[in-house]
Amino acid sequence: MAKIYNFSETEQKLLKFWEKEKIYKFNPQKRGKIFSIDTPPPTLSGRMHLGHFFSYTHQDIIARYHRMIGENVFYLFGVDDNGLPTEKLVEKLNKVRLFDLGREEFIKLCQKTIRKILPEFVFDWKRMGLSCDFSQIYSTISKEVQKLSQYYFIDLYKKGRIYQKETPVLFCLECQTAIAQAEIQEVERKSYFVDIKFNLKEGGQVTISTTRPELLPSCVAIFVHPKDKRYKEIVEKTAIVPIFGQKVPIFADELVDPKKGTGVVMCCTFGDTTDLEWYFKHKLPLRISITKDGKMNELAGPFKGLSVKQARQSIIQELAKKGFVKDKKEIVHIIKVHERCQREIEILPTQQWFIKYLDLKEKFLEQSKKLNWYPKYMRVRLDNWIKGLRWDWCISRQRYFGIPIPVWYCKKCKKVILPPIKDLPVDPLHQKPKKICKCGSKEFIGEKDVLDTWVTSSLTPQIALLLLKSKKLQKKMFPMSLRPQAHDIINFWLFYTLARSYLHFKKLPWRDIMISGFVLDPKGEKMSKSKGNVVEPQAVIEKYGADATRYWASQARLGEDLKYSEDEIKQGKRTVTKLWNASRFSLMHLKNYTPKKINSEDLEDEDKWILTKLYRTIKEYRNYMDKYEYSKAKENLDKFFWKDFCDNYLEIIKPRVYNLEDAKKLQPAQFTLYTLLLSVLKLFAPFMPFVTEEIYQMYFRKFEKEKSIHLTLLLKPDKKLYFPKTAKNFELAIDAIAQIRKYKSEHKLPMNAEIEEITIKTTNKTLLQKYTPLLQKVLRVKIIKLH
RNA sequence: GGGCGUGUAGCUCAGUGGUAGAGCGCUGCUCUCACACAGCAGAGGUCGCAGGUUCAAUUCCUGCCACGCCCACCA
Repeated sequence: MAKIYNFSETEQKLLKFWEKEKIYKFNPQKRGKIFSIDTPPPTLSGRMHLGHFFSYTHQDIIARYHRMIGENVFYLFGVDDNGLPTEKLVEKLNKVRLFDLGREEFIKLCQKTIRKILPEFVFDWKRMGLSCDFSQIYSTISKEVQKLSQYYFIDLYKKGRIYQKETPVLFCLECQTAIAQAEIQEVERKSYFVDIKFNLKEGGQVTISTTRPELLPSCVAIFVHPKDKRYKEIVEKTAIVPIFGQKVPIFADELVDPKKGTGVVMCCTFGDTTDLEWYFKHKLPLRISITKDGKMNELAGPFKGLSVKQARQSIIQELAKKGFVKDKKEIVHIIKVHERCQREIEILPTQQWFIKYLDLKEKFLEQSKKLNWYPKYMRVRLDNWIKGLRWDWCISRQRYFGIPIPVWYCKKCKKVILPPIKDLPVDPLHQKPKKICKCGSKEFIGEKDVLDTWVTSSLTPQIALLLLKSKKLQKKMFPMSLRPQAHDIINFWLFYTLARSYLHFKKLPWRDIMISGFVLDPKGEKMSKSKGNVVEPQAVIEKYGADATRYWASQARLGEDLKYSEDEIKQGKRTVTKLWNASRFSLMHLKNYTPKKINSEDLEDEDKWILTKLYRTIKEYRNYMDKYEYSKAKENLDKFFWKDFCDNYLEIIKPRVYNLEDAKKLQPAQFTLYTLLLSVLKLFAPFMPFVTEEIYQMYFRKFEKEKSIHLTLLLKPDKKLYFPKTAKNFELAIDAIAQIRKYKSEHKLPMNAEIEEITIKTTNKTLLQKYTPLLQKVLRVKIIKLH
């Protein structure tokens, strides 16, 4: 056994070994309880980051643990290559613009690019030691998944849960698409803050402040703050919009900021999202004055045909000419733009598809309650989200790259036509329905919208189970055992999956949910490229090894954020080294040993003591792991390994294994050593899969029947190796050892220095008497007096 | 602004209704035949702040402050 453990070489070697031997391949025929994991498919954009490494380590520890308690672990890997991030990546890698290529070409390019970069992308996940079955990686844009996603769309359609509605959405005039909130960027722009006088129908005036005077034709109401004394009088009165003349009501609403401008604001359909909120809340009329081409429409009267920007200038001029402008100052303010084209976002009513689920809030809350939450308190976050839902789920996106909504419209009767299930997946833009419409028409218009990526992501349990092929097994394995994920997407991925599962099956998607925290930089701030505080896991792995990095990741309590700490990774590396060295020592003395059972009477008290400690460690370890408390399991194990096993037990048995005078005492020591080391390796295996496997292969493999430590079973706490009374007595000896060590330390003596005489304090002289010969031998003391 | 969480030794974190623990770092000693990437020992904390409950609070309750995440808002 080499003196120094070469983690880099070993880890690379074992990755190949695991792959070649198919150690983690799921075998549906295998007996035993199935433990299935709904693994998060990482987004295919850029490389694995430290946050990934962190939460995937947590899942993997759990997966490995369940494998080692004899369960049949179904742990797949997938990539989310559907949607905006992939679009962007493909544009960047190929130096093309989506709009120049057109939809069909672009989708082709996406698929080609994905195939090319996937192996490299997945490698990082393999490298960190994930025990996923990598033989089948699913992709959320694959044909199979498109089919599945469209199938469930049709299922909901048939259940009457899908409808179309014209509704205001965030819209980019440049890209001609509705966009999601996540696609918004906030930038500083110069603009004018204009105070405009409105006449009141009842007489008098009120002055509003706005940055968007061009929306005057869209003005539908005026708002003031309910507690603003200046305007108490005018609430409920009616204002007349300058130039355009429409009469609008004046309301009071909490959302108004009295300190901003004049404290009076006009509400237009739609200037911003507040307008949108008021539109719904106060059931205001719709007055759209901007067309989808970004021009003013007939509502703008003389300004019709002008661009938004031109109209702003002209209207300000006109207002000024007529004396309505009270004040105008240049300001720099933050506005929302579409991040890819930097164009200001408008809110326009467009035809969109929705999943109706607002009526199911109570049901969703019930489902949330039925889930086993780890940690428990995370449930509140989902519940608050569900309680706060105000709109149905808008599932249509005007994007190019995505799963098409499988729908045609009859050109003549406008009826919605669905494809038969067997024809899925379909792309309605490039395919036609096979039958003519009931009205007799042969002409159809294909839906050009695609599904929101969450529509597909919310089906990951079904996507994963799809790879099983067997319908029977798919049914048996749903709900799945566990969904592991981080807390930032409780409101999205977790919620949508739960909702879909209820909508389709009235079932929970999984039994347990485990929530990981976040990785922060050493100062406790979020890592981001712009801050320049990003730590790349690949570099850390190269420097310290995957085992050491996993060790760091596993010290975060469940759900809790963890600061990146290089020191903690070094601690992981130390543990790897310590395991290596403790094994070198142990194996040196196990050279001629063949494992066999032993009579407990032959065991020495120190053997019984350490075996009892092992028994307790395993028990606590399993208790914690069953509750997903991997960090506590590891902490306990660490303490046992360093303190009890290395610092005490290995030191105590040195006289027995080195001085072979008393051969009778050797074998029990070897038995204990074998049991201990193997157990410790197994217990560490979920955390540090590489070094434990390497040591297993070097020695234990020839005695144990499994070809990998990761296929072995964890020891169950063995009553036959549990001696609580002896263990308790032996603690007296451990305490005495500490006293002798302290004496040597205080007298500046080496630990192996021989001492003549020492007095030891103890609570039980009679019992300790029994151990004095042992203490004399281990710590080289001639006379021990007890006090 | 709302929700959730966190605030314990210089650092990273455990922990408990009865006045605190680990690892790193620091100091001293020891290169002892697995390991100096080690061992042994030592110093170091009014357990975020302010109230309250209690014989007793770091631990329970209330308020505040700081930080993180999510949500809302920014005419």
